[in-house]
Amino acid sequence: MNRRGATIRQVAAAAGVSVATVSRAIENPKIVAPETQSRVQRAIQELGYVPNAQSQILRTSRTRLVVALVPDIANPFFSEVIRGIEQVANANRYSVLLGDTQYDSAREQGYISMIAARQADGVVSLVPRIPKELAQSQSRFPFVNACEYVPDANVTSLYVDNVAGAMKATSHLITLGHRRIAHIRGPMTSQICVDRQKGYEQALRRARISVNKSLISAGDFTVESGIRATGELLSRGEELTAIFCANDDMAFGAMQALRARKLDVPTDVSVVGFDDIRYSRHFHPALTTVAQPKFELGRSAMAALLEIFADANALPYKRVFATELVVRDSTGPWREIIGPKPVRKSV
Amino acid sequence: MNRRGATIRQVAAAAGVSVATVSRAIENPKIVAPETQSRVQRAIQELGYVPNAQSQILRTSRTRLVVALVPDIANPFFSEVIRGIEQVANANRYSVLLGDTQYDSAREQGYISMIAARQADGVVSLVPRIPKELAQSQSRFPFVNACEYVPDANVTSLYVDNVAGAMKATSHLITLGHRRIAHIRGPMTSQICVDRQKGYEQALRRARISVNKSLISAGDFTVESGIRATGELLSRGEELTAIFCANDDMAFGAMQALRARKLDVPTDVSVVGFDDIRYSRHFHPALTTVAQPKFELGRSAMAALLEIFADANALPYKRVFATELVVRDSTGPWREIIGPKPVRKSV
DNA sequence: CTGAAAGCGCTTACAG
DNA sequence: CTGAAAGCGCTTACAG
Repeated sequence: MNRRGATIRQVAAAAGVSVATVSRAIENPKIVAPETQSRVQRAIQELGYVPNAQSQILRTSRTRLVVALVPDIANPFFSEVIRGIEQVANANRYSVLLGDTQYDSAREQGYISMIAARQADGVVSLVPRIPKELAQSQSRFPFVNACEYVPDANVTSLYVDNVAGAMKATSHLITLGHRRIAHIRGPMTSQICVDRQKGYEQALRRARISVNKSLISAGDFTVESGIRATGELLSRGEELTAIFCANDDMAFGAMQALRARKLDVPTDVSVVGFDDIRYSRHFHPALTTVAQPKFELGRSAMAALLEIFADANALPYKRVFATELVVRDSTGPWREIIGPKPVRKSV
Repeated sequence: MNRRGATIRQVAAAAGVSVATVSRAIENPKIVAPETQSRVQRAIQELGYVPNAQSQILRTSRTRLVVALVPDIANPFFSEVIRGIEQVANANRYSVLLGDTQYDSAREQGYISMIAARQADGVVSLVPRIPKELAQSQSRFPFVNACEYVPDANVTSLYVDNVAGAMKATSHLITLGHRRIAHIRGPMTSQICVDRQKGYEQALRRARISVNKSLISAGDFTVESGIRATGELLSRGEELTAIFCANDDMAFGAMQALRARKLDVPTDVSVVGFDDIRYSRHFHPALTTVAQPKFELGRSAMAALLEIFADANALPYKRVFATELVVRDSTGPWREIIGPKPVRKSV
């Protein structure tokens, strides 16, 4: 039964009052007589009473629990966003339940169903997909999308201007004199990757450099995929002097693959990432990348969810944050090559 | 009230049976007549009924929620352990609530109190401290310590043989010919750091190299602290040709600090880490480190918690896993120096 | 300021 | 195989 802890009934008996009075003494101390209050407090102390949250929830139907849906908990990018979420959640007496979906929709669904079972009040999703439940208006629940977004979905979403961020990265390379700039993109199921590629192409066109599809290769956000994509790029025989990667992990992979082929970064090839995770500044060479306001994104997302809790009819909105290009050591000027071109068919 | 979803009562009415029958049809289908079963199922479908988890919990007093106490969610080492925890939790229909304590005991206490409020069934703690509640036998709750442990605590703990791991790392350096081996240790509030330092000293003594306290510097597990500690070490004017760091992040910091002083790794100084987080193989140079079975540690810890759920009187035990030295590119043979010693007072 | 009572939505002996 | 009823531990109108 109730192995640990006393119940409100026992406290009431010990204090010689009704359970109603105990409940009031805890929730709304001002409305009980001071003398009663102290009797109740003493009983609480003696019995080590802690209210059973489940019972409170059942009565009030608020779990004070929020689920954070994260595609990959092992990516430090998300850790920082989560920290932001936790900070404002805790400040508002909410706890966050972390769901690592590993980009798998079944695991995603498992966590979403906790909402249906009323085990959590709402969700902050960092995943590029909207749960189907949100489509049916009768089963709507408090939901906020952060970092990722779905273009036509009518849900509050907070993310960065990915097109502009990618343009900054690419323009930086162009300014350095690069013309043959490759792109390692992320999965196209993620709108932000579509946007980043768009920004890349836009910057190229603006500089009157034609977009060459052979200079674009696909990854899936992992370091390993960055290694593979770079290998592909090089084996296609296209010359390239710079690579813009859709995230930092893939940029690490690109640098590793380049190094394995005795190509120096940035002397032979410049590399730019996206996200600015905490290892980027420590890598060698330190990575030039497009920084997202990770912590702030998390904070704002949780704040948005809180707003929805406060007003279920609040209108969904999109909030777009700016990025910042952080120039470090992985990018350098394009240099006139004496002798062989930096990268050729048979590297 | 109950904005979303139907209640068991509505399902019962729709199916023309009692709520008891609906409950049975869901929990234990075999004991209801097939025809009744299908009527109930149809009603459930039509109403989109999902049982209210809170009510079930209140009745059964099992939340099917477990809290994982993590000191620093942004450290990829923990991400992998968490993955292991989540995997076996989910396989057993448990969800995990992630508590990022940031090495802060107040935040730790906040999550522990969820247990007292019966909002979770137990905790897997990755933190080097035992909650005070566990001392008082009356308020004991299911608790497992993983990765870290407290020597005299009578709680089930799963961790790696840190002394042996540190000895492997240090002996590896000794075998390469190094004699002046420094150590960057972690916080002494963590027993595993005490153990790692012990292993370092033991390996030294075994090789008849005396332990020199000036070759030991303190960090706090962060990359930044690794940079600082290395700076200190170098400014002390002690010669050194290798550094064993108590974790990978500090090793990254050490490499960065060395590089900033134009010291090559491993030509001038060899560096070894501990943990083998997923970035270690991708760093340049790839880090030699002591690998922990992170995923397995998480899996086993959750399994241990499940055992405690099954039998509250199960006896606590300690389970120690082996480590594996992974030799990569950050360590190399000590070389006879022509001219100046590798590191001198005034570098 | 306080108490008796209803009820949140389930599960589960107890009868039949 | 099924139903009526108690009860998990709270909160909160409703009276007084």
